[in-house]
Amino acid sequence: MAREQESVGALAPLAGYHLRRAWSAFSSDFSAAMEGTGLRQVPFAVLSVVAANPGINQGAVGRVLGIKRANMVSLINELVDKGLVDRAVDPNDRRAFSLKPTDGGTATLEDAVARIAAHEQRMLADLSPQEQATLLDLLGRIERRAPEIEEAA
Amino acid sequence: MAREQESVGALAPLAGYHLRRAWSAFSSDFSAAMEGTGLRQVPFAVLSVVAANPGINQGAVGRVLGIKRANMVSLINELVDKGLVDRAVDPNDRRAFSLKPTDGGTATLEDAVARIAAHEQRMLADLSPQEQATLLDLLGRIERRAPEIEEAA
DNA sequence: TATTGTTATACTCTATAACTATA
DNA sequence: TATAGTTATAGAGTATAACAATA
Repeated sequence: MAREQESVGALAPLAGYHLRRAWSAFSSDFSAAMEGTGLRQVPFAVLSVVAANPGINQGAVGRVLGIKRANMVSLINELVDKGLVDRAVDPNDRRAFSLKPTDGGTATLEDAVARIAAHEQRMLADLSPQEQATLLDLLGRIERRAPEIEEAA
Repeated sequence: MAREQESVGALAPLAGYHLRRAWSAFSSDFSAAMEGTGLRQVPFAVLSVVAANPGINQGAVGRVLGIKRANMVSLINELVDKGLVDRAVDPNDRRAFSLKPTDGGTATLEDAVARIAAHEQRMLADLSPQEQATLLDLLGRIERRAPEIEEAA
């Protein structure tokens, strides 16, 4: 007897539901792609932002990525402990740390970017380049509706 | 002095990154939309699947939604305790529970669906109906690349 | 032997509140 | 008074392993 196909009911037409499922699929394959590097999703994102903005401080990284200050602490500690990020007191503002990638961090980022390029190709294999561009455009227009991060007054 | 705009670096062209940010924006607004109902994202999804497939059991709900058996237990307990789902031993298979929505569960689901419709309209306000359909199509084609759930042998 | 549901447990991610040191 | 970073902590969400009852 053939397996009956269950319906997802009210979820079927919801963009939010499909966004979640698509993201979840990406997420699993991302982890597989990064296996052995010791870099997870969020630390990779932090390293990307630090590399693109040398001298940036923790709070700014958090605001760019939607991560709270309190949660940045252990993320940066982790990257510093792994020798991927250099943390130094900012001479212009001694409360803040100035962050920049180490040489090892730059190399690790390059390796990660190559792995992730392959991962993205896998996940988007059914979409034409035109459709991939459309997807980025549509997602970008949704993202802009996100609330700003950080403790509101 | 104008605030310098930080770059996200290597993240900028990644569909996975934008998927995550878009989902995150949806997620926050979903929580706000459901405020006061006591229904969160995953329990709502479970209730939707139970309502669409009366008599379904826990394991099947989990497989449809990508939730592990072990994690279904407290989800179903929660919905039963709230009086939204009815759980009875399946007479055809006494290992399994047959799940169906209570009258209260059906009413709660209807209320939730209305709130979520408004939430989706908010989040997709910048997209034409045509673009919304395109988004669902593209996400659906990504979702299909997700691995099947449950303890692989 | 396989499957349904269960318990116990652990790890990641995210959230809040209160603190310090500098500005 | 506001901001950068910190600590402690709590709640979701998700993962594994081992077990009982039933198929």
